[in-house]
Amino acid sequence: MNFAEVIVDVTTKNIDRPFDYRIPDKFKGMIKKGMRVIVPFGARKIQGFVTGVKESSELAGRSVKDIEDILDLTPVLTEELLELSDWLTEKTLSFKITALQAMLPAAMKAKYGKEIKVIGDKPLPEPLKTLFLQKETLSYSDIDDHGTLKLIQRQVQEGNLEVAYKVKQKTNKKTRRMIAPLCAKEHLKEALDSLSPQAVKQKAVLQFFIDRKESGAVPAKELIGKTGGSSASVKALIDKGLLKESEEEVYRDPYQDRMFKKTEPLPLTEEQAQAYEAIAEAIEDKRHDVFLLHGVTGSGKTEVYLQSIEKVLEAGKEAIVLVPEISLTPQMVNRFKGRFGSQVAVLHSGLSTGEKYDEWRKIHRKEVRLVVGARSAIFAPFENLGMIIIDEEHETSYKQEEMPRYHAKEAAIQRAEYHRCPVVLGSATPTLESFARAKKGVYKLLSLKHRVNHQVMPDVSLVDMREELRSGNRSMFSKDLMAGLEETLEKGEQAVLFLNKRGYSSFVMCRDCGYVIQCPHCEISLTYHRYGQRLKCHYCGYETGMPSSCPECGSEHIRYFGTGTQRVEEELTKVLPAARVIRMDVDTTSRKGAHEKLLTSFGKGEADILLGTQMIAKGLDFENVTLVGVLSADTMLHIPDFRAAEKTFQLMTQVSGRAGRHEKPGKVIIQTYTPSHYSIQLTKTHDYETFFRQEMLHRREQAYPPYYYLALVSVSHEEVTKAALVTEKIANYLKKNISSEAKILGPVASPIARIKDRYRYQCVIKYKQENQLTSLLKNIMDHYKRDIEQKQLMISIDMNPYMMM
DNA sequence: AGCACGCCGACT
DNA sequence: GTCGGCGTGCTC
Repeated sequence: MNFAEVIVDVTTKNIDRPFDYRIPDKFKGMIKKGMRVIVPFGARKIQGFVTGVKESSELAGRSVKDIEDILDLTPVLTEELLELSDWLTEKTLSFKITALQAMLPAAMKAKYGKEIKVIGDKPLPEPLKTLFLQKETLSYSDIDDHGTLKLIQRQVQEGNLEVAYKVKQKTNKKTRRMIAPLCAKEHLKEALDSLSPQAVKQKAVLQFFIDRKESGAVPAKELIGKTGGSSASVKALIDKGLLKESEEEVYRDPYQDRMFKKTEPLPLTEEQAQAYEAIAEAIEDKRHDVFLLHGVTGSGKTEVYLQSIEKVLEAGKEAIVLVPEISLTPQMVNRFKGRFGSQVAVLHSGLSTGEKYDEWRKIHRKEVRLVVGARSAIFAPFENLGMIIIDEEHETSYKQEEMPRYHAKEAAIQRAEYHRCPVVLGSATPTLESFARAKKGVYKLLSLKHRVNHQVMPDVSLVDMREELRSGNRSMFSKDLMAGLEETLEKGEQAVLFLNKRGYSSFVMCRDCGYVIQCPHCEISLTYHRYGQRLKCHYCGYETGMPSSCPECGSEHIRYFGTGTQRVEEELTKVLPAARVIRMDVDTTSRKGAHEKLLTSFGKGEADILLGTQMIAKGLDFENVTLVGVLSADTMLHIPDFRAAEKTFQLMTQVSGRAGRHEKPGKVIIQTYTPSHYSIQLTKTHDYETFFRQEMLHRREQAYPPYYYLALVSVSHEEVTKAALVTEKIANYLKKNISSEAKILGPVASPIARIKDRYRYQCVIKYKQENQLTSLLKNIMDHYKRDIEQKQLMISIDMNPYMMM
C-alpha cells in the first residue's frame, strides 16, 4: 500500500474530509487503518487518523506529501469503531475528527508547539544572540514581547532561524527504571571478589543478585531500598557491564492500594432469575436484543448485571457497563471489582488524564474484559463484545452536551448491533421513550416488581408546605419531618436529607427594590459563592465581589437568597443540636477522595444525618438508613422543560429508594408546595405505570417525545437583530422544505437570552419521520459557513436535545 | 484552525 | 517609501 487517507486535526467545514498522503518506505507495511499519524499540513505539522490505505491516489503525484511519523504501533481504533465514527458524524452533524477524538482518552489528543531553531552560523543581532546563547531552540509561546517577535520573524525570513512545528502528546506512558544482572551468577561472584574493599554498597547490590532465586529485572527503587545501595553504586555497576537498566511501563492505578473483598454470586429471586435467563439466552444466541430492565429500587438489578456479565466472560467475551457519572462511587466500583477483580477497568471523570489513559490501554491491550465507566466508556476498544449494560438509563448525563452531541444509549445499540450482543437498560424509572418502546415490543421488558429479601417499599408521606406556613411554621423543616428526625435519632438509626437544588441557585437580591444582580455579559443572575464572598457567572466565568449596597437603589438591604446545603446545615444544628450531620455538596467533596471518605464515615455510623444534593440521590445503600427527607420536591417542576415532571418523579423515586433497604422498614417524608401534582402524588404509591400513562397523555397533547423527535437549532450573534434574523431565515427554510407532519417552533429567544455578550435565538423542530432533515440542516450550516468561520455567527445543532437552554 | 499572500493607511 | 494592519483563500 502506497497511500493513506488521513482525517486531520482541523475542525473546519472544508477540511472535514480525508486527505491523501504517501506512505514513505520506512513505514511501508506498518500503517494501518485506525492509527494516528503526524502529517505535514500547509506550513505546519498536525496529528491525523488513518481511515484508509490504498495502492494509488487519484491526485497527481506532486501534490501528495509524505506521512511524517506514526504515533501508534497498533491501531487505536478498530474497524468497528471507525465505522461507528461515521455513524456518529452523521447522527450528530459533527466533524469527523471530532467524532474520532471523542472515542479516545483525552491524553491521546495532540498538543501543538512551535519552536525556533538556529540554523547556519551567521551571527544574530544582539537581543537574540544572548537568548540563543545557551539554548539551541526556543519555544514560540515563551516569547511575549513584540519587539523580539519582530526580530525573530526577520531572522526567519533571512534564513538564520527556523520555525519547527512540533506535535506533542498530552500525557505519556509512565515508566520505572528496572535493573537486571547482565551475566551469570558465577561471573557476578568473581566480580564481587575483585571489587575494591571500599565499595561496600556495590558489593551489597551484587550480593543481592547472587542471593536472589528468581532471575529478571528488579525495580531500581526496590533494589536500592533492600540493599542500602545508592543510585550511584548501581550506576557504577552498570558502567562496569555487570548490570543493565531498562525502562518498564507501569500503570497509574487509582485503586492500587485497595483490597477488594471477593464476593460470590447471590441466589436470585424468581423475578431476578427470569430476567437473567432472558439476558443469558440472548448472549448465547448472539442476538442484539435491547432489554429494558425495569426494577423498583432495591430489587437487585446489580446482581442481575453481575451474573449476566459472568455469563459473558465465561463465553470468552467482553462487557461494558455504563453508570451515571454521579453514581460512580467507590461503593459501585467495589461491587464490580469485588466480583471480577483485576479483569475490570474503571473509567470516570474523577481520574486524571494519565489514569484514564492507562485504564484505556489496559482495555486496548486486552488485559481487562470488563469496563465500568461513565458515558465515554461506551467507546472502549473491545473487539469481542458480549453485552452492554446501561444502568440508570434515564440519567441525562448519558447525553453529551458538547460536540459530538451523542447519546450513549444510541451508541450502545449501534455497537451491540455490530457485535450481535444484547443491550440491557436498567432503571427504576425508565425514560418515557424507553418504556414506550418496551410497550411496543421494540425493547424487551423485564420487570422486577419486588425488593429482594421481601422488604416492603418505604412508606412515603407528603407534607404540604403551604399548610405548614399557614399554621405558623416558617422553618424549612415541617413538623412531620422534625418528628421523624427526632424519632430516627432516638432509635439510633440514620436519616438522609435531600435538598433538591437544581433550578435553584443562590442569587443576590435587594430586599428594598427587588433588584437581582446579573452578569453584565449574560442574561442570568450571578451565583453567590460563600468562599471569598464572590459572585460568579456559571456561563462565562465573570466574577465580582459582593456589593455592600444595591447598585440600583443604594439600599444596604442586599443579601443572598436560595437554599444552599450550608444554610440547611446551619438551621439543622439549631433545631437538632444533638444530631451529627455530614454535608455532601460540591464544596465538601471537591477534594480527591473526599466523597468516599464522607460516605464511609456515614456508613460506619459516625453521623446521624447525611445531608446533600443530587449526588446522594442514587446508589447509596446503608443498612441503618430508615428515614429519607426531601426538603422541597418541586424546585424542578417549574423549570421550562417538557421533562420537568418526568425528572421530578424520577428523582423522588430514586431518593425514596435510599430508605429501608435492609431489615428495618423505611419511611420517606417529602415536603412540597404542589402536593397534588401527579409526579409527586404517584411517588407515594411507587406507581411508575400510572405516571407513565399520565405523562404520555401530556406528551401526546404537546407533541413531545416519545411521540415526536426533537432537534434544536441554536443561533448566537453579538447583535440581537442578526441572531433573530438568521434564526428566522433558518426556520423559514425548514418550514418550506420539511414535511407537513413536522412542526417548527420559533424562532424565539433562548431561555438564557445572552451568554458572553452574544444574543441567542433558537428554533425547535418536532418531527416523526424526516429523511431529509439531516441534509437540510447540513445545507444550513453550509450556507452560513463563512460567517461561522469568521466567528461572527454561531449555529449549533442538537439532535435529540436534553437541555433546551 | 492557522498560515501565506496581498492590498491599503501612517510612520521612520 | 516601507512597515504592518488584517481580509481572502488554501491546506493532500
